[in-house]
Amino acid sequence: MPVVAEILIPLALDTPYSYVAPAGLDLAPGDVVQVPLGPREIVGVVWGVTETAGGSNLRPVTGRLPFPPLSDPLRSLVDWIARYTLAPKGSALAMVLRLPDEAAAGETARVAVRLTDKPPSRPTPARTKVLAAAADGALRGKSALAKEAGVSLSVVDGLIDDGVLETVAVEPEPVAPRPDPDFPRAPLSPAQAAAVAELVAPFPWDRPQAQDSDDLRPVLLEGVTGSGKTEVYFEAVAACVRAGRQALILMPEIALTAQFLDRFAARFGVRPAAWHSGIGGKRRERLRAAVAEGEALVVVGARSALFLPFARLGLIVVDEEHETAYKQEDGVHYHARDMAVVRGRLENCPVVLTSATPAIETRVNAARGRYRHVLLPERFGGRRLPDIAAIDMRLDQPERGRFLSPPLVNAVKSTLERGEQALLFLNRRGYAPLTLCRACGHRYQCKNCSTWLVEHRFRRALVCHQCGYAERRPEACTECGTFDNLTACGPGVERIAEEAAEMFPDRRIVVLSSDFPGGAERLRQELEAVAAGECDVVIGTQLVAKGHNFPFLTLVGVLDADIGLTSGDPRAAERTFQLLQQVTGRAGRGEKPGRALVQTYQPDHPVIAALLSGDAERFYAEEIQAREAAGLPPFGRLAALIVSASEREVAEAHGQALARAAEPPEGVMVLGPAEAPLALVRGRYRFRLLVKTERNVDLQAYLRAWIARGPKVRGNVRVAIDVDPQSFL
DNA sequence: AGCACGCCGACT
DNA sequence: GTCGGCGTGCTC
Repeated sequence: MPVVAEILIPLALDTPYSYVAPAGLDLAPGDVVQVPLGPREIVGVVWGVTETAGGSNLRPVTGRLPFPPLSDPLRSLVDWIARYTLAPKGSALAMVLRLPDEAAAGETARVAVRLTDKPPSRPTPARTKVLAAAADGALRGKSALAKEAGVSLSVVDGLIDDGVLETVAVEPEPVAPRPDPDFPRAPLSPAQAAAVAELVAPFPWDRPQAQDSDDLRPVLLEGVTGSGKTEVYFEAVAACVRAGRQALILMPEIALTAQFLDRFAARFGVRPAAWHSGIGGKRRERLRAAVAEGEALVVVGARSALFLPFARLGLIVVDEEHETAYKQEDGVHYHARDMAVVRGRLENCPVVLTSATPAIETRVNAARGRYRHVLLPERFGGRRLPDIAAIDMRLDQPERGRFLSPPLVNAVKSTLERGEQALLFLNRRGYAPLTLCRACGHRYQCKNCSTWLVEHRFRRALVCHQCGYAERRPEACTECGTFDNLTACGPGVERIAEEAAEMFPDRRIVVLSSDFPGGAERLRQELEAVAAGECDVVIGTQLVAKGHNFPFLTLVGVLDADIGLTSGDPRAAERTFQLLQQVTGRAGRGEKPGRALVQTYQPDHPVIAALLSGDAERFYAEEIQAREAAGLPPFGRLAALIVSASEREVAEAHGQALARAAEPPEGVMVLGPAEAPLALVRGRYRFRLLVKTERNVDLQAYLRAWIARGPKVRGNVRVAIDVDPQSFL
């Protein structure tokens, strides 16, 4: 009887397609195959195999491809994610597969050279330098040799043509050197050692049949900034590697720094294999293969690393688990931290979530015993957390048109006089968040989105922070024509830099924000320079709150702690608390103790009060209570239907029609589209219809039914579903 | 995701 | 009269 294979194809298709297996080709679920689809050939994965009498009308599978088959847990993950996120199964598969993209691109043949016996036919000064550098006869890369000799590559090439140097093909640099779990390391503090013991003891790597055991619960490893969480989970990684299993460390892309890779190298002797959006081409494929063969023992990666085909996954660490960067907001909408927990369950391996400021839902999971909770309550090395004090802006007003209050200015002054570093934190890029005309009151607004345009004085432009739309800052008001009468309202980091330059002349001041001139690479260099102490006053947005460690920083001034508290986002309080706790925690991580001053108009606000008292417990308890009362996550559930189209009118019309079709049942509330501001995202207009449900409502089923009732979704209009992080286990 | 088919405006 | 723009639908 003919064998029919169900093949899942990595396109936006929800069901596998059926093909016949040609005689002599044994197919099993997970096999990577090539199949015809319409006029072309495409890669797919066998999702099921049946023997039937029929199937003669089906097209045959072209053949099996030489890739390791997708494991059972990985296929289950695809099914699970598709079901949970309501994405087509094929789209979920695409995240796992992303096969030979442009495998040939980025392929740089590595060629080493060494001296032959032949003298150069025409010696030149540049050639002599190269010969001197290569005199020891060792193998060197072409560009390394050129650099060492201080000449350009063409000189080396010329010597190769001349026969003075010979080329030797070298093995490409290994993608995944073996970390040594027993590499000599700095001793742990007693608190760290205790946390390691508590963390690792229940992990059942040597008891592979310990299924469903309590020991496989995810663990929340919570410790204040500077408590040394990283060293603690490194020990879990070491134990995992010793047990012969692979470990995955997930981090927000921004935190994946050279500083971190070096810290890993200090513990394990080599840098870990790193997986992020920047790694491409051949190297990407080699690393994927090394992971699939179980050779790459430790991978550190951004969220997409979660879909790598590990052969023997033994541990997943999610660093900074509260980070919003773990949430993917286009294509398949998912939260990598939660999918890590799911993958851990499917792979039967432990998952460690670490944070100094855990997300509420993670706290709740820990409090209810779904997750284990390991605490690291003190800073490492006897260092103290910074003292935090408020500056009540109603009492200590800055001068007119200024934003730094006198007590903060004085604190910065004395910090600088002691030769220490100060950070002024303001979570607002640009010069001023609003521009208006003094004559007619016109406010400059984005023509695509419902947001004000932000003035960027350095670029002489008004910019939308939603969609990136920018226009030249006009000389005369575009509404009433009055010349030179526009006024900047409120501060951004650029404006603070201007003020700081006046207050602290002769000091080295740097502004760090995601739109740093010169791009991400220059920004990275600048961050390292700050860490090395090559700057006195740092003015930064939230980007300085994470990632880099600044050992000379002893004072953090928070300029407008109240930003974000009024945003209407149900997570505003939580987000603000996390951000402020992280940024104030930057102070005093080096030799000298630190302190933080927080400018606020509402010192009694629960978030600010909790920050000042250091009583995170109380904040979480109150916030959890408030959410329970409001039926918000993690007690109810929150999701959004995201409607998008390339034309504004189309998106709006479709969204309205969908909103009318909502018919929410008991326990479900649909908000919007009035509450859902329109935004232009990557060339498409989109808005969100927020859905709030009570506990125990089957959100997925409701959303499916809603979409089915609504207007037919046609090509240009797309509906995506964004199910928020939940305590779903 | 591609690719074809079909319906509308603007060119030799 | 045809060329070609994109919106729409289909691929086992």
